[in-house]
Amino acid sequence: MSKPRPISGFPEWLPPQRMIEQRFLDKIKSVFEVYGYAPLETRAVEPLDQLLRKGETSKEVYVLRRLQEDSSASSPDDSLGLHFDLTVPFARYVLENSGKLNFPFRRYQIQKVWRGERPQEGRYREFVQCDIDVVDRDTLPAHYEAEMPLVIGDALGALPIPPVTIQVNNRKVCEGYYRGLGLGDPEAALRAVDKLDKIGPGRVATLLTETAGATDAQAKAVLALAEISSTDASFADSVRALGVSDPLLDEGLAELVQVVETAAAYAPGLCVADLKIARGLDYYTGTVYETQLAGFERFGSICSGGRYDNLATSGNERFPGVGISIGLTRVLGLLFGADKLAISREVPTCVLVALSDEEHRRAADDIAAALRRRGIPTEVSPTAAKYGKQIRYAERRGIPFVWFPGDPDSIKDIRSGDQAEADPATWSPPAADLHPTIN
RNA sequence: GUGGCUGUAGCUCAGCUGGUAGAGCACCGGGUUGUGGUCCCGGUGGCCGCGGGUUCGAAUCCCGUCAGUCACCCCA
Repeated sequence: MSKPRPISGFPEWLPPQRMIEQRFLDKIKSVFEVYGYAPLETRAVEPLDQLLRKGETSKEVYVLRRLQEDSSASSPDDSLGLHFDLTVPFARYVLENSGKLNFPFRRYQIQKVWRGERPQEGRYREFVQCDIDVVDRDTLPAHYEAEMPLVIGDALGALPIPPVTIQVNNRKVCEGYYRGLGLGDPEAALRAVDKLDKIGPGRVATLLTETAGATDAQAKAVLALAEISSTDASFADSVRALGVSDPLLDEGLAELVQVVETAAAYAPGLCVADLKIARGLDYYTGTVYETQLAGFERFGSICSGGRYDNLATSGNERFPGVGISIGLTRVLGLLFGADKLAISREVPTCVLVALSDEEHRRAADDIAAALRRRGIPTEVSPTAAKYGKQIRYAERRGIPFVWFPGDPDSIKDIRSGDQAEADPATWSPPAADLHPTIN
């Protein structure tokens, strides 16, 4: 049997990294809850036709089947696929449970998702998304679109990561503008504009004429819009100065102004209106969000979302929503890769109780139990090796304290070498040492 | 899914035009007979990603495959 090997795109962290991930998850969850989002988890699979209902994502969906399946029995329609995001399953869940939910419904959902795409740094086939959404019945007030960045700003701002910038745009602005321009294929135009940073205005203009059926003048006008960006409401004036008019454009501008002004009021510097942001997913109908992590811009957005008006609809029931999702695995993968995240020890243990000989293991266990009762993470030395080796056992793992049973007991801080008498019923470590700390 | 680059010890890397492997760090042991980290001495450890092929002989050449990475696609 040869040595097991990793599976491409399915990352597995070491314990220190997992501890960091768990801290992040705890923090994100608490911020989501402080905004009143309710926890939710949906199953990992959805019927394939549900997953493929929107967009051409078919080839990236992992299909589930039993090893001993009668291939003739199941049609493609009722086979199951692993969800590739949390928005589509959530829309399904809302429709299924609409009678039991109170609207507007605010929920957060932190789960793994799967996409069968070619992995590379910061891009995985299995990764964790931390998602918030608000849906309402029939109509969804636009102020929720302004709330999303605030939640994310608080959540990401509370983590020990580089600063982030949330870029916002509104599909109505682009579509209204394109319509006012008389452009043939708005979808294709959006896709072309989305590449502006990567391939530059010249090649975007070419793409626009080739794929979106734009004239040279239209391409120029589309680029003029895409190049507008501001951290305050002034982008709206810049757009109006382009002289294109359309009711949808005005509606979009008003909504985008509200998002940017709200952000500027509560989280200065967090948001920037950036009219080239398009987002690939075609179910977005209003505000769209992307997020850049300072220093890691080339790896793409770490947190994206938008407003969708038609995702959760069934018959004449309609649940428009807005949501945004943190790509936690990407954030971690990038920061781990750049050595920007470290934790003070590789185990939770704060105290190692040394063992003089196996006859005294019971006494050492008693000490450990007393410390644990007071919430101090403690383990007893695995063997009664020489004390030097026991200290080294702690040192290798970053455990800060070694407890020496005796008469009296003593506790040694192996970083400073300080050693003092201690009583397991009363001794406590400095608060900063009780649990591993990040960075 | 398409294409490019890379793959030698736990880590970072040597190994000329093919002659069955080396360094530093890490790890283990001893010096230091039960309180580590320095220093000295010694040692373990690699089917050279994996599988085929060419060859008397392959880490080295060829093909495939897996993994990492980059570009495209798309996206967290």
